[in-house]
Amino acid sequence: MNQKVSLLLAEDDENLGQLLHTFLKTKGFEVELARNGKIAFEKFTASSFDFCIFDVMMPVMDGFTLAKEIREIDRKVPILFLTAKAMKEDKLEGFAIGADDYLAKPFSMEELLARITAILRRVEVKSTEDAAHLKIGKINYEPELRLLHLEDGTKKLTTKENQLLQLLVKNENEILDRQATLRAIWGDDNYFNGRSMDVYIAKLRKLLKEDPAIEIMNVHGKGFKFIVK
Amino acid sequence: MNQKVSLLLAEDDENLGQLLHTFLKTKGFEVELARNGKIAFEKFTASSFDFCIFDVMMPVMDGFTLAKEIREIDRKVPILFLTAKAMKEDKLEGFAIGADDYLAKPFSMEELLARITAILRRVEVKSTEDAAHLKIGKINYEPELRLLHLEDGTKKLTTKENQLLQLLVKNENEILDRQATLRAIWGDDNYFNGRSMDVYIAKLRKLLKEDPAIEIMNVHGKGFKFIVK
DNA sequence: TTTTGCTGTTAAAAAAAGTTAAGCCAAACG
DNA sequence: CGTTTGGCTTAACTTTTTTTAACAGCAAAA
Repeated sequence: MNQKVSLLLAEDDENLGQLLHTFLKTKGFEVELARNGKIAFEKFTASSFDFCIFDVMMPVMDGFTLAKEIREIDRKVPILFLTAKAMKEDKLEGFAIGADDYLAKPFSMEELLARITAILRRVEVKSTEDAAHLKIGKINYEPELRLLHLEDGTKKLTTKENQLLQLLVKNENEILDRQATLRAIWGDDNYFNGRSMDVYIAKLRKLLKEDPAIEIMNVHGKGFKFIVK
Repeated sequence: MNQKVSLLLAEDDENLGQLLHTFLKTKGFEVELARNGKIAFEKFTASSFDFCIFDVMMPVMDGFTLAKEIREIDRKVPILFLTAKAMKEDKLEGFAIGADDYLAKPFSMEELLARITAILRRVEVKSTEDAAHLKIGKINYEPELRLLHLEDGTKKLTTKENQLLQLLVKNENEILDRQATLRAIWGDDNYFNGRSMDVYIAKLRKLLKEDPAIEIMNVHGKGFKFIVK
């Protein structure tokens, strides 16, 4: 994930509010806490959010009213309701307003997180496609198509060659940890896979040597470092 | 909505199964009822669905295993679990598999409907793709009728050719897992079926080579990836 | 310096996949 | 009924990709 998901949390209970705030922040969300619906609405209009969690019963402005107001200006933002009353009519009203989920208290933090994640998975499809065209030194490289455009024609990389080169390029000028790479590509960092990786490093060096500015440097006992001078 | 939403319901309890079946049909869904996970999986591979509702505890194959199998060949289809046990770990396992919702028995029909609707609102933006007419690159493809419209006439695909092409197309730009595909189409991932599948991959490549933008790429040891450049 | 453990490199072996053709079986046809 | 046909599997052979082996070189530790 390139950017933190921003989350608007409306909850009047100080204790629960703080608890949720802290929990969700440790889970990597950018959380804004509002003590009632009115404040929440103001915060929403001031800067919009990726996700909403609203308590239903709140002073000044309740969660349903808040959600209705927000739905008028944002038809899409996911809304999850929290509520003490598990009453059927309430739930249905929540969904009718356009809720994505409805969680009855008491609930576990993990379940809340799981439900947020499930909804975001659906929404977050719009995320950026990773660049199809890269340039390393003078050489053009299309990781998606596993193509390396060399002076003497285009070389179609094998699965492993491509995975390794992608990791190296992505970590340009940084040490690519040996064990971590093995686990990422080979699934296991045993001795033989390590030797296999060394063989692939040799292959890549041979392929890339047409541009002398490119170097795959070994960092003894640590890993490899991809450098373009 | 021009086309009914097709729904796969896996539930071993005859009473509840029938009840849900009837209810959902009156609500305008096209419902297929399976009495256990194995039957459900077969139905899913035979003709795919827009939405899945699985009971967790079922004989022969439970809902989680079923969902895992389906997730391997369809990363997107929404899955909602029904369960008698409201245990936390179970819920989390369900969400981890890629569930969209998790509803504990007993539940009200209206709540189920509300939750299905809430999820479909997110998904259905792109569900136009189950149109009988697809376009892959320049080539027109009608999976329902098993027709591939090529420059030199229309080719009627065989059952296996069609099943495989459908899976490839549905998972465009993603790796279609070899074992999972074999289980989905051949029912068993033994060596010989694997060789059979390779023969079909060759056939499809030959058929599709009139559009050079189309590629069925092999990912060594993993599966195949369908790409349209 | 010597030893030990990593890494570089090339070649051989093994495993996976590509391709073509032959074999088998069931449904359709005469 | 025997024959043909179409669809699928199995076989055989080839090529590609990956792993393992073998040996040489080099860096860090002893």
